[in-house]
Amino acid sequence: MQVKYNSNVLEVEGLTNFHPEHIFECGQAFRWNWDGKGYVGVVADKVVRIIWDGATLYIENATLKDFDSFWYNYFDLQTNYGEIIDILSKDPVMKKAVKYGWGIRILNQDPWETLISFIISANNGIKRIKSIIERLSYKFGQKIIWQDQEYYMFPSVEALASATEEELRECGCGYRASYIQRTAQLVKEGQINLNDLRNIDYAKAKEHLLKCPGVGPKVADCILLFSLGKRQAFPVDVWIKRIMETLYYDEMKVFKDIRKFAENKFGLLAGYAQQYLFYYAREKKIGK
DNA sequence: AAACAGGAACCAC
DNA sequence: GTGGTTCCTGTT
Repeated sequence: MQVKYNSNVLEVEGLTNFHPEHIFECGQAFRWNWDGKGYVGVVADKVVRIIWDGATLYIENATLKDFDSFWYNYFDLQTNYGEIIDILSKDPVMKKAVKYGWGIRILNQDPWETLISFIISANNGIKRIKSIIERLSYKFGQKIIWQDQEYYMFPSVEALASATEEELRECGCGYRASYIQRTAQLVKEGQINLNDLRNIDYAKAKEHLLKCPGVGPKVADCILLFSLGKRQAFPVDVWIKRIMETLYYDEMKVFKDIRKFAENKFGLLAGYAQQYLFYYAREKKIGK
């Protein structure tokens, strides 16, 4: 891998198993949008555009320092996906899913943003999740100007903790408004320390997350997988349930059984397997 | 325009 | 601990 810098654009060459469309469209992140040239996203306090021409990754509006301190980890570039794919592909079903979703990477996102985003995701589709997050950011986040356009950062803990339920409902959160408000309050008061969760094991970290209103087993697994580096997490939603029933067993009655099955079959790689399966299920509209 | 989609909370048992 | 019902809003 080779990294160059040219007038506020990073150029990264020599990446393998990297495909932005599959990375951004597999349900793990909600603030990346295709604008005709590339994927534009608000990440932390920056707006960047990601362009991929098949050989070089361009990150517009980033420096070499940003790459080392942030983007390298964000795109999970330290992880050898070739090795993971080889192991998963021993399973014939996974072999198909991996082939289909090649280039997926599990992003290492901000735990706070991920926590709130996946509380919103409960009982919701991706399109609506995205629009709610945009409205929240517009209303409670800081404005950023980039290339003469306005963008809004994801709201801070303080901003959402002091928001009223009514204001949150106005953003389309529905009954999740009180969950968001109360969870923000817990984080603000330090009753849950998100950054500490990185350093404790999967099961313990999950226990902590489950104390947040609006966080159940599936949402907790998403937060663990997408922002806390717990790659054994296997979030089970209806899509995963459908595809597992279609591809593996006809009768997996309850979500818990599916999680168990994945734990046994994929072990510490369960989270990677989940992403390939999710993408495969959505694109193939399995069970619909 | 009624039905549907989508996880967690909550209340029985 | 399991099973059934309810919560909200955009889409069909």
